[in-house]
Amino acid sequence: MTTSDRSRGPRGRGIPDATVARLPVYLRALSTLADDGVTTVSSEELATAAGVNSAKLRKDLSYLGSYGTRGVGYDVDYLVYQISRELGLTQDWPVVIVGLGHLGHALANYGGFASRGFAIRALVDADPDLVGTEIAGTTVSPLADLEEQVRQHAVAIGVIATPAAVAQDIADRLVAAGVSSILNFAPIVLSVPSQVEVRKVDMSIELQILAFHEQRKLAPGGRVASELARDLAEAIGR
Amino acid sequence: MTTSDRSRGPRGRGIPDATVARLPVYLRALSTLADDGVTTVSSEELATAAGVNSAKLRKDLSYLGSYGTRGVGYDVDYLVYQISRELGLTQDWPVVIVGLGHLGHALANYGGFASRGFAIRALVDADPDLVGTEIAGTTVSPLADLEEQVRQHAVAIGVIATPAAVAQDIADRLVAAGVSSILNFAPIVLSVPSQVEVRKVDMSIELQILAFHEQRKLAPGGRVASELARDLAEAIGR
DNA sequence: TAGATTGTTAATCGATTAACAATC
DNA sequence: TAGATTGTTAATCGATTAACAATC
Repeated sequence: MTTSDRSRGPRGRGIPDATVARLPVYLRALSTLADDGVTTVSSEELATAAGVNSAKLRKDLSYLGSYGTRGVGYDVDYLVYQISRELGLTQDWPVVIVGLGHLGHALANYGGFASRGFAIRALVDADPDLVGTEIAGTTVSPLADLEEQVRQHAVAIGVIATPAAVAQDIADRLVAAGVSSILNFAPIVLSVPSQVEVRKVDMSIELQILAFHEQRKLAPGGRVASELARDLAEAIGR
Repeated sequence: MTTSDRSRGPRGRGIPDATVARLPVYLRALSTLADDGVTTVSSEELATAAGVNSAKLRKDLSYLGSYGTRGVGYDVDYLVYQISRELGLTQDWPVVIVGLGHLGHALANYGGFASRGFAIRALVDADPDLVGTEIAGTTVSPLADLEEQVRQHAVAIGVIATPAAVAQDIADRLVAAGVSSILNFAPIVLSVPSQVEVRKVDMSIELQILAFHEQRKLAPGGRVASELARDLAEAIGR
């Protein structure tokens, strides 16, 4: 992971990476509750909605401060605000999407971004047929204008939805233009300076992890034939 | 995480979740090396290509067995085979994709699936205009045929690329029809029986994690104004 | 043999969890 | 006050890492 450590601030405060990764999940569950008119929620209820256990939820929230009331629970709106503030979602983050194939299209049209403080300010693609067209209200710029678009809109977060072959080049250009966070959908390991944060979304990897567990389910005792064979080989001294 | 523990097999063997999640990354790096004609690789080289350190790589590989040669390194093809086998990629996994908006389209057309032993056998969508059309060589079936498609093709892995509002219903139907692994792109926490494995891909969550780190970079010493204010409030006794 | 590199050990670090005192 | 629920402690568990003996 390319994430910073937690030794920040006085008294060693700082939020663990595992906690940061769960805050958006809590935020979504809280938003749903708020939409349903719920004003107060217990750690038990919120944990269930978020798919974690309540001890973990309370520990996670304790890193942000003491925002609950003993015997009562948490005020939904107040907690939404505190988590949003901690995640930096009370300000707008200008985003550029590079690559507008089906995936880029899906990202550009995804409503979940705008509602969370992410503003898609620029779309960039290499295909002349796409340049000039409008996607979700934004005109597609040519690849040559990448740096200009980043600077003009003060883009901090770049999304790479290009083929793998050009992803590293795009990353280099994004970083050179001033982008310091990258969300990478291309199936390659990007090389970037250490101060640049990269997160990867890789559907193929997720499927392979599922296949591993799926395979385990097939054999009796959760063990596959190949594994039994290896044990046997070892038992007889290889 | 909805993953199984590692107490499998004799002598407590079993591969840690963190290792399983990295095996596909190693596999991809090895495939690239193989394509470049490289036949042998050291843990140091492979680790660099995969974006991890070599100690972690060697520890990870040691869970599979002793497939390297001291003083020499690892045979690329042999390691590709061993990792593929461990991940269950030496067999074909029939997949159904439910929901064929831009994202579903992107998934259906993604070449990275087929090349890794995943065979998209069925496409399902609720939109009558899409039903009957062909995407990446497969005809789209109506939602009503979901169960029939799953059974007919012996689908083990279901991909949900629908709007959040219907995702839980789709998950229920997939499970009832016999699917035991789900890759969920809808932004909700799915509720499924414990024997069903669910993995989630959530772009909005990834962006929010980036925003958190981005925000930290803005303030001097990595601390944002709101945090400084809280420290101050605590220092003076709240 | 000398040099190189694996596989494993052991120490450290970070995350999870149960339990319960604090307190509304 | 009595009941409920938080925030925190401490134990446990799992993951990472450096170091090096084993061995090609």
